Amino acid sequence: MPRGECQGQGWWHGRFRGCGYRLTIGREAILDVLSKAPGHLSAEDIYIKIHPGHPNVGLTTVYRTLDVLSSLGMVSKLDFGDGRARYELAEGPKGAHHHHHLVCTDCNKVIDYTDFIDEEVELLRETEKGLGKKYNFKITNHVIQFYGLCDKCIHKK
Amino acid sequence: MPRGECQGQGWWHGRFRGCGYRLTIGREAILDVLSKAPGHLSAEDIYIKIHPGHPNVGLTTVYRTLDVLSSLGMVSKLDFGDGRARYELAEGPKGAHHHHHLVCTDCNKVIDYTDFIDEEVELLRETEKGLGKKYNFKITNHVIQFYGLCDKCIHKK
DNA sequence: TCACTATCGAAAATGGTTTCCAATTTCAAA
DNA sequence: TTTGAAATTGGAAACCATTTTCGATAGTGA
Ligand SMILES: [Zn+2]
Ligand SMILES: [Zn+2]
Ligand SMILES: [Zn+2]
Ligand SMILES: [Zn+2]
Repeated sequence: MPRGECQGQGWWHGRFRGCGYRLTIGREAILDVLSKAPGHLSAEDIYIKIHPGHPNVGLTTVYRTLDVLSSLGMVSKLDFGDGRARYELAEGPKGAHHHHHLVCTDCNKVIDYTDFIDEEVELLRETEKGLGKKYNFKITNHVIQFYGLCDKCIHKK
Repeated sequence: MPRGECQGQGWWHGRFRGCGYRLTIGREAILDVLSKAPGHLSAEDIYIKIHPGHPNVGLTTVYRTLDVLSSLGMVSKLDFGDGRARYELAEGPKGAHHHHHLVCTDCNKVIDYTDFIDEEVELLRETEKGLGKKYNFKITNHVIQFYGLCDKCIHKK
């Protein structure tokens, strides 16, 4: 099967092999960290977490693997605007852990929230419906992030 | 008046002076470009646009000025995840240039859409209000992106 | 075994942004 | 005017996350 045309369902081993990729030690370690560590990890975060147990996995491999995982739709690459990308396991909009982000532009604190208010749910539903129809898109996912000042940072200065 | 404590209303000259900043030629040129050029400009875009008329305004000054403008709330710093920040005059979510993204995960086509129906704007406003209250956030910006398959890619395979 | 890839890590390169610094400009007070 | 502290400047250098390069290694199927 040619690369890049594998967007189907499945999990780790099968998902990799079926797409022509090999599930190597390093890649497995990276997936392991992503699945266990909470929150949003940078490439370097992952590298540092892996290093004690796998000192021969380089930062380059972390970047490359995250790229592959991202293209397979297994991880989401997030951008909180602080100049370094964060990664988290993707579970899709209907997955149990789907959440949106609230990011403080001052201290970079990130809040994951899952308890969407009615307006937000309706906003998503209506927008997806309208956009899908207008642009002939089959919408499968979304990223929603609000930026602003957190509790503490509002009262600074 | 000490710096950094001026978030009040006003426009260019008064706004600057009142905050202890000086409205210099370079700064005025930058504001001028921002107010005339459509869309989102990178620091370098601005530098290049200004250079013919103001060859003595350096890229560093552009960055510094954008920083000041940003801290005064006069421009929004946007992050589209391509590694370079974009800037636009702050006009709030209702501003003329604000848009969201519709991204095809198969061919990477990106549609900028700005045609929010009033209802969507309203729901977004309500959502921001609700989130702001719930998490004590002062929300100033947002990134909303929908992913899916475009017209052509739906019918492939 | 034998090619053919995929994958690897280290080092170097990249490129947007920030920092540093010495020179210049501004502007209110003297 | 004159003056001096503070603000501002441009260019160079530094910074730093990420990407590219490259030669070596390991898995794969025949
Ligand atoms: Zn969602
Ligand atoms: Zn904060
Ligand atoms: Zn998250
Ligand atoms: Zn918007």
